Amino acid sequence: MQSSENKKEIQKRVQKLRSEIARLREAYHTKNLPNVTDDIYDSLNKELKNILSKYPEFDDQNSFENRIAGKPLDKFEKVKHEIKMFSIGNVFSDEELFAWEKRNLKLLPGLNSNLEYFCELKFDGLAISLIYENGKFVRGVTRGDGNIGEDITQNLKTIKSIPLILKDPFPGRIEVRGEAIMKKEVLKRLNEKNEKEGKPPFANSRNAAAGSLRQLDPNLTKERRLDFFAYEIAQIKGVEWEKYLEKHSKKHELLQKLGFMVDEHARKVSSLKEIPSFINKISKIRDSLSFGIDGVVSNIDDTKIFESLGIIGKDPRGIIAFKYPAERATTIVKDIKINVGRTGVLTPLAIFNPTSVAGSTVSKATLHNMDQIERLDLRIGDTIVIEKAGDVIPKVVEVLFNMRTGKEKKFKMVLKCPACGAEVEKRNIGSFQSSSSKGPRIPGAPNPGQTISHRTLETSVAFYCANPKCGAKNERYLEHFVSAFEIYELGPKILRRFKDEGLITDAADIFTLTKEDIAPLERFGEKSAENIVQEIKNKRKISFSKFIWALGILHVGEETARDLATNFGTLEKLKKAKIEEINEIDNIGGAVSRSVYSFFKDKNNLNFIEKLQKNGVIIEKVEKKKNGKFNGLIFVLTGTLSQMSREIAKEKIISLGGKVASSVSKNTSYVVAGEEAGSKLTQAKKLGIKILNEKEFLDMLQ
DNA sequence: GCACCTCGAGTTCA
DNA sequence: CTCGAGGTGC
Repeated sequence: MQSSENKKEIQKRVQKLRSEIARLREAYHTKNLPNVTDDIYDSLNKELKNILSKYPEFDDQNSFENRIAGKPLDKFEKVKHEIKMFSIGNVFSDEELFAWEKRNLKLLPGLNSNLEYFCELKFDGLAISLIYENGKFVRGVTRGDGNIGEDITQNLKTIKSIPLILKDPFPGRIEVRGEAIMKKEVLKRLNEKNEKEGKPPFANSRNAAAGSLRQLDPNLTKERRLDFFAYEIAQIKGVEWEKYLEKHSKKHELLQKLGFMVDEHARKVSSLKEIPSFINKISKIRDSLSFGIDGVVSNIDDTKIFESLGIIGKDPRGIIAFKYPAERATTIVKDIKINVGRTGVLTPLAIFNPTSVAGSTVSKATLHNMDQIERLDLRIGDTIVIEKAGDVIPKVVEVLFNMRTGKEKKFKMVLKCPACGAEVEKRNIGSFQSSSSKGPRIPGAPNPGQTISHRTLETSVAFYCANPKCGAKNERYLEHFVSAFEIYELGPKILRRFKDEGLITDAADIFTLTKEDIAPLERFGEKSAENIVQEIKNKRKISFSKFIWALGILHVGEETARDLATNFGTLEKLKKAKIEEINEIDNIGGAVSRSVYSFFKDKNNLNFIEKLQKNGVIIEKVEKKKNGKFNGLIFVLTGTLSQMSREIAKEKIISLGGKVASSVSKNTSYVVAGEEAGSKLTQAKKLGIKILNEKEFLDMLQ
């Protein structure tokens, strides 16, 4: 029996606990607290949890103690980012830093003042995206490959510096990005503990943070005591906060206001010239920081300018990381092996004694090609220096020649494909016999007067397996295909298994797999078979550009596939395209157009496409831009524009639904002529194509 | 013909 | 991430 008196007491205690926890949390946001405080914090939370388990009526879904939500998971859900998570380009010296700005200024001819930058530390951790709805933390996802990450919401809830409720819980939605890290002190304690338990230690904080967040049981993550620094707002909906979004520095201000921990060393500088001294200052205090960093990040502070510069590949032009040199180690090369790629490229791999570098144990590294091996003068048995590029991919830096014993063996490229035994060849570029081919080149004897770039026009550096039926090549193709279709359930191992079991002979067979095909296989059950079949069914629909990419046409990657899709619109038109029409597209030249053209001339390829469609693949129509006032129009740009770069003009035209071609033909709608326009202008006049000067063009954009 | 910028393709470990 | 190679502007 519970008296109402007693209940009141308990309610009071709950309130007291909550306010004390909130106070500690507040203090935590503003400064680093000693570990003792962590323990007090935890014991308060524990008491509160105990009371709430007995008296659920005092529970409050929004309260901060709800740090642990639920049971261990089976696996993490893959989630597509609403806004792609980009990476950041690197520089390693002041010269490169200045070159970076110079490149940007070239793209901003209209700019008439100095660029301001916001500089901050580059945390050594894991990039994370957090979504808040109506002030409440609803989802957290890892960066993954930038497009797709893993939902680790449960684990992120255990991080104290991630607010579950924002300090200003506005009615709307916000996506915050930042870095999950493990402080040095915490890492030290964790490693001491690991050592006692006979587990291998984490060699750096990034690995520790990554490993901790990948725990399926959130209680384990909680023990790891991670932290989170916020540094970016990817989107805000439902509240008028434009002024915070105008500058990167303002975003930081808002993040702090909302209760996030932000980098307190970060500061705005009035010009690029100030950045080197900032980097210097940080280098000096690097070791004394309570967390690991691997460099300094500089953003163009003005969001408009930042965005107008756009993105190259995966890196926005307006942001750059100054990185500290990577850790190095030495090891001995035991062997050189050969990998077979999707296109048949044979890639040599150095196999060496397992060596610990920058946090993980590495036992192999790609050597890219034979030329690289010769450049390094690498032999089997050599002692080499390795590092991890970007702290991830192992790289052979150099050979220590003074360690040679004379027993080292030179490596010779294999004569037969290690996977299928077919002849190995050094293929002509583009895989087509060109009439200008001048026969084999004699190694080590450069033709007089022949330049390096000329040489590469004749034969590629790589060696190839030319067998179209090579098993290894086909496996790599299947992997490429499912990744283009985003069928995540089918990894390399499963694909191989299906192939070995005779369930599939080509990629099109994937779409006719049934539950009954898969379930009887060892280590597959009803449930997993059903998941796979369902996933495949869900992914049958694909955008035209992804479809083109999935075909694996030589020289056609994601970007070129997109260009082809926007220019031709439908598969029928692409199939029928003349080689000249393909070649006309901006950024597509001879090698690519030949490759695309002959792909669609090949009966086998056409049959494969037909089989895909018969088996249920649906190609989505290329979306016509709603406000596409340039729909159906083809532009050709020539000369120099004063207000914007060509690249950016091109992006504008495409965003309005138009196309950009590289040369003038009768299909051209407009030629935009800037200063010093040349032959394209003459051609346009000859064909009677409408010519726009820069002003007329800018007016059309309005 | 050269210099530059992008893109494609292959890649490591936990 | 890295290197090679394609494409384009000067």
